[in-house]
Amino acid sequence: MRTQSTSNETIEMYLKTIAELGDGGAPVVIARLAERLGISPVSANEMVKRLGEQGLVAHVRYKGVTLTKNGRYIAHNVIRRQRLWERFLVDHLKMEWSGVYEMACRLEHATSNVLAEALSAYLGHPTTCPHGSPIPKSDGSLPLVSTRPLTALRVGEKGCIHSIQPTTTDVYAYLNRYQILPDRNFTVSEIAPMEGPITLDLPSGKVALGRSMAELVWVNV
Amino acid sequence: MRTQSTSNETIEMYLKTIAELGDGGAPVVIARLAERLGISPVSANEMVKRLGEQGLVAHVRYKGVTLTKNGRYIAHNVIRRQRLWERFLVDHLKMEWSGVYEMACRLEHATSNVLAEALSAYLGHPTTCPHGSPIPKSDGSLPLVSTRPLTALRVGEKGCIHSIQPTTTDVYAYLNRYQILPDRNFTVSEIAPMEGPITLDLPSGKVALGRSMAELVWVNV
DNA sequence: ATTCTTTATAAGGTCACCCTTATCTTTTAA
DNA sequence: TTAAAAGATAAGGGTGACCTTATAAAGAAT
Ligand SMILES: [Mn+2]
Ligand SMILES: [Mn+2]
Ligand SMILES: [Mn+2]
Ligand SMILES: [Mn+2]
Repeated sequence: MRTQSTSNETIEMYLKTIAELGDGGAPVVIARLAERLGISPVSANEMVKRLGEQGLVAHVRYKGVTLTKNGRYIAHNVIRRQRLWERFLVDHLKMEWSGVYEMACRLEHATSNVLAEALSAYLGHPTTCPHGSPIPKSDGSLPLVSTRPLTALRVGEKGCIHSIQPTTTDVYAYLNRYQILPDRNFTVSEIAPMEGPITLDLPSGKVALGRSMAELVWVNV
Repeated sequence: MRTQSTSNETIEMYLKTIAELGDGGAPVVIARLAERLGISPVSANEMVKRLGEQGLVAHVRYKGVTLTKNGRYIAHNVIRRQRLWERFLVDHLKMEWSGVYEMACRLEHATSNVLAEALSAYLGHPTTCPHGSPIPKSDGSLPLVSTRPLTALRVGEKGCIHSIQPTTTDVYAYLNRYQILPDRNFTVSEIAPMEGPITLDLPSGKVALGRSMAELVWVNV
């Protein structure tokens, strides 16, 4: 009989992903979760059931999965570790901004509490990750930022990029290439009809973003 | 049908352990391997078979397992990553010397080549870990150090501690408490009969070590 | 040479986590 | 209001990595 505990990494990735997709506690439909994790909806469904039995999530049919208090605590700790590592990788190791999410996504599961705290201290207790997102505190609290996706703006509005939501390395690389980065100011210069691209006026020039990519860019007006 | 590849962590730990136990390429009997990994010999046997099919190890009945060229390359890279992380944890994060082996043993599997090289550069390309062992180069080469276990010395001999072989946190903590650390000079002041303890004369005082612990302490005379 | 010990392996399981296909159930949009 | 789309789940599988309990084979010690 197998005596080892169930894989931490799997559980942590499910919880973190639920937290990321249901920002602020909105229910996440299993299909979205499966999509993001790159597994079949059936498998995700099974796993959600297991997580439910462990008291980490609650699932309401056709509404979605939400984190329990306990589940959210774990999720936020994972996010904390990831974002601390991202800071280290970017600030100290000078690694590619576009690649650190994935790298930190591996390190986050191999990081104990003691290590996370030492790392945080080493970094000077940073409050945001290189993508602009807040770093949860060690008690699991995460400040709710009031910011909107780029898709919510109208032509002519000026704003400042707050953060880039979690995505894949190639998307990060694209955004980086066109300097769509936290703290950059911009003006919305055009919004094409038929769900067409949104054109931004940045110091570095004009850039057109498709709607789904624009959804990842959170801004302050 | 499951499409994912077999867990990297498991493979890496098997290969690393074989490298550690069969220092310099000596065959490692499956029972020893199982013991160190904390699993049953039967399970280790099955896994060795799988590793053999993947061309990473060769097993000769009743003689032991050896790493293939490919297997050794992976093992040395894992060891490299672990020892680099150990340096970071001790030198930068100021973590407990006795605990870093275990911490780094988790990080080592979550570390890509790119990350390892960046880390090495950040640390100034160190050549030894905090336990005194050499750090393999990125090409997988590992200098064969000519040093002996403490158990090979005779009463009255003077020496210098070269390194502490991989062991558990509690053993590291014990050695640390009595200042049995790399680069410390000592004299063998007594060797009790009947496989009894070996007493060392250190700057910090006299310490008695059991034979199995003394086996872990490698020294230069 | 025989016995004891060590090592290896065959046989039969368990469990987590993934898969596909088929069948509901609910929501949504025409 | 009804059909289509989206979401959930039942049924049946697979694999890796572990387990225990035998049994076989080799090496060591008497
Ligand atoms: Mn991750
Ligand atoms: Mn980030
Ligand atoms: Mn390890
Ligand atoms: Mn070390």
